[in-house]
Amino acid sequence: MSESVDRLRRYLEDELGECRNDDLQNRLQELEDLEALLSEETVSEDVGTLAALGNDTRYRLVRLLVESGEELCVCEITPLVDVSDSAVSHAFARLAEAGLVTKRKEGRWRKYRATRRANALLTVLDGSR
Amino acid sequence: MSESVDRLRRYLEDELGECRNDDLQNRLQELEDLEALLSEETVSEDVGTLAALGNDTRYRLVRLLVESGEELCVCEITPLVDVSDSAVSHAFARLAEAGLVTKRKEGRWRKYRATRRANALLTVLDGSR
DNA sequence: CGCTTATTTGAGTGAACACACAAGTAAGTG
DNA sequence: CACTTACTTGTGTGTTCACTCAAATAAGCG
Repeated sequence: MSESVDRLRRYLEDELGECRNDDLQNRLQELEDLEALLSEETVSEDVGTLAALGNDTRYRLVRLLVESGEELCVCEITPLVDVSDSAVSHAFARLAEAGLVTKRKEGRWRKYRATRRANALLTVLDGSR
Repeated sequence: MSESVDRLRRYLEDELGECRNDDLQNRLQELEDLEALLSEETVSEDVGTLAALGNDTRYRLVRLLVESGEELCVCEITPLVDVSDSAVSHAFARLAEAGLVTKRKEGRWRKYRATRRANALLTVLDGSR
């Protein structure tokens, strides 16, 4: 730790031409404030969401739901991705857990729909490419 | 494959009360069109981006850069995450590869900055929580 | 009820990951 | 030009994944 503070001091000396102890303390405080913005809960929720979408199969499922703009039956989606029924089911379970899709039972059929969050994410991916 | 078409036919019979062959062909075409929107390249680029951000360490690095709004030196960021220098370096390499950060050398220091895409993604995560 | 079908759940397994440690590179310094 | 410093790169390794197959659940039907 104090080793990394040494490195930071040398960096500030480079940047400022000199480096009083005040400068170092200031920068340390600024960086600490920055870190404080990262709440443990936010991080794990966001990372969970991103990791859920960051897989070929799951991304495709969500993309299909978003493009269709409606609820789709598992039986309609499965033929569009190249994995087993079981894999599709596992994938949807994880997506639901991450809040990217919602599930509804209708008789013997199960239907999934993309959430607002899923729509927002794909939209921003499209828009920043 | 024809097995899943059978399932789809039964589904449509449920939905429509009946199901002529035309209905089935129509729906099959609609679903095929939906699938066609998924270009192989788009999928792998987006999935790469999402998977890169979907890791605790890498997410934190990007979040710090985005919050700071400026270029930061590796030496400033490393003390804020709880892994080795080496891990930070590996993480930045992957983020750069995914187009989420850019790198600049300045003498013996290396500085990273979040890209527009990184900013957009974190913004939408914040806004859809 | 017993049978079929739609989907889920529970292993098991090969592959991909994330990180630490050690060695390498490149810039700056005396 | 040796020496330090600021990273980066290569490699080994325990861990997490993603998927498949098999078994379980659950709804609809005769």
